[in-house]
Amino acid sequence: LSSPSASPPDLTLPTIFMLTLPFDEQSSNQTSSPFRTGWTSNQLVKLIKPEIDSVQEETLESRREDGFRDGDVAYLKRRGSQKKKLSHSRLDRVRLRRIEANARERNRMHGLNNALDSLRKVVPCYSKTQKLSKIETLRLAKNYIWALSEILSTGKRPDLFAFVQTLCKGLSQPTTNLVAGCLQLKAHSFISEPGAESLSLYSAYHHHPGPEAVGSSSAGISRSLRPFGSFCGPFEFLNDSPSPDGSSSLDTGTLSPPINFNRIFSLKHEEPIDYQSCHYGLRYCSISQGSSTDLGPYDIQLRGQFYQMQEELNKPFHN
DNA sequence: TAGGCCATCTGGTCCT
DNA sequence: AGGACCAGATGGCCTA
Repeated sequence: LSSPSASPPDLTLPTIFMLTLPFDEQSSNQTSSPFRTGWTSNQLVKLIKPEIDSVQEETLESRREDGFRDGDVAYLKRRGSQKKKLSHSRLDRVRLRRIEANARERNRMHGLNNALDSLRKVVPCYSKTQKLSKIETLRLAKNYIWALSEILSTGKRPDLFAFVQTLCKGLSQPTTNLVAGCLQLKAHSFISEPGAESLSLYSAYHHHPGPEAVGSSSAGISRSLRPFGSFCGPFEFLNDSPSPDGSSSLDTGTLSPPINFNRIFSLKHEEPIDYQSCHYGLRYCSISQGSSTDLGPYDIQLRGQFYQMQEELNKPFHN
């Protein structure tokens, strides 16, 4: 193709390549380059194949004129090709649609990845250099939501160790180590008790006797490893509420947060809250004055405490 | 070198 | 007809 002597097919390749590249990455993104191996070995051949077919078509057509009849292998082959030839313009349209569909699919996946990047930034342990994998990001996000919901449900300062344990449920060992590592960066600011041992979260989580034991055994392990003594513990009720990993993984889980919106926001309200005002989740709930769904002072205070706690908990991770 | 992760292509299905 | 979504296939890159 790069040979100067090679005559370009009717469909100019540069045009096709430009179509297949994301609009904003047409010249810079190496991974989207049409010259990656997949393209040269597969797509390019496929793009050119119709041209080859066209040449074969002409050859077979001339052979037919030379006396090939129905039933001849060559003619059958020709008939097959003829079917394509009959819809040659349609074939071109199909090819073009396929190329456009590929571009759309690529953009769609880019959008999905962008959303995933956004998610990475709001879960603990965000790092530009060491990105969490997609699946680990989703798992961590699930655990994070669950853990924060637990905090909301109790309104108590959480046990940090249990908090991190909850975050690490179902995560791979490297990610667990990463989370623990993030924690230990500033562990001294949280672990006030002298002589606190290094966290062995993975072993704490991945060697306990199974999901059904999350309530008892896991919490037991948690207690046995806990460096905080009897310091508060919203996660104490791991004993009587399903853990984020009660289903063992994101893939199979039917997990829902441990409490619902009503329980969170109806402390002073008998009426359900306006869900629309929480369209983007807790972080983005607007507290609009004068609305019929105004939160009472207690709610605001609780929420303020929650944000404060959340901020504090996230410090070691986001740093 | 095997395995994990990822990007991309592709064909099928569903919906508008 | 065409777009969105999905899952399988494929190959590249990276790391233990």
